[in-house]
Amino acid sequence: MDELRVSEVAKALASPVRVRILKILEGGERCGCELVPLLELDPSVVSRHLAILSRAGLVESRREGVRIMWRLASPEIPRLLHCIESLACEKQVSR
Amino acid sequence: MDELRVSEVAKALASPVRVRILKILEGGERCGCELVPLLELDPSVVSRHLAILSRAGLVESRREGVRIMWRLASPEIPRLLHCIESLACEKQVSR
DNA sequence: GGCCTCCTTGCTTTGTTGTGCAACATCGCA
DNA sequence: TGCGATGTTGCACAACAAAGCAAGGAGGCC
Repeated sequence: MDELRVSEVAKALASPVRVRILKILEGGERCGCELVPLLELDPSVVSRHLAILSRAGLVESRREGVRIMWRLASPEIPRLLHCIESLACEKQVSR
Repeated sequence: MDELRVSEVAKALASPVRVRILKILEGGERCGCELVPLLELDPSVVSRHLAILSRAGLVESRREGVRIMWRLASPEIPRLLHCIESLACEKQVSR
């Protein structure tokens, strides 16, 4: 019954942009306006990706004046990414 | 650069049906014709889901007569699923 | 060979996702 | 109060993904 919840977290990870955001946040808290130039995307797009990560429970935010600071929602996340990554490399597929 | 590979594995996990298939395969090898009634889906649909999991390197198959037997491609997969699952529950979101 | 079972592939339909632009809300500052 | 910086949301469009049906390939058995 919680295949659904698993798949929803996976959906949040199913975009290279969002994975990249998580990796950036591994390096510590960042505000949206720092992410925009790093990702080279429209602010609205970045905002939407962050909203998706947030709904999935992978990131959290706090306001600091005009800016909104984003951080990983759990210290487990780097481990999870690494876990997927090593699986992805181990099973590198020739398509 | 391997945000892409991570996101591709995540894409494979981004469907409840495919997560369910992986969980079934945790219990051991199964052939497609066993999965069809368990999943209550058209054989063609099951076949496609298996192909996606296979391309992502999450499952492997071998032919046994008419049947094709499917198994998890790595013993790490149950751990990965559990990892996502606990994160998903920990961060249960009220939407 | 003919036939059955199992599986895959092509096609179509339907729904979801990602993107950019424009408009708007929020906050801080002068 | 007005303005600039930062984020979010509505809309439109393109791209992609999931499903079922129909047709076809592959293996085993008579």
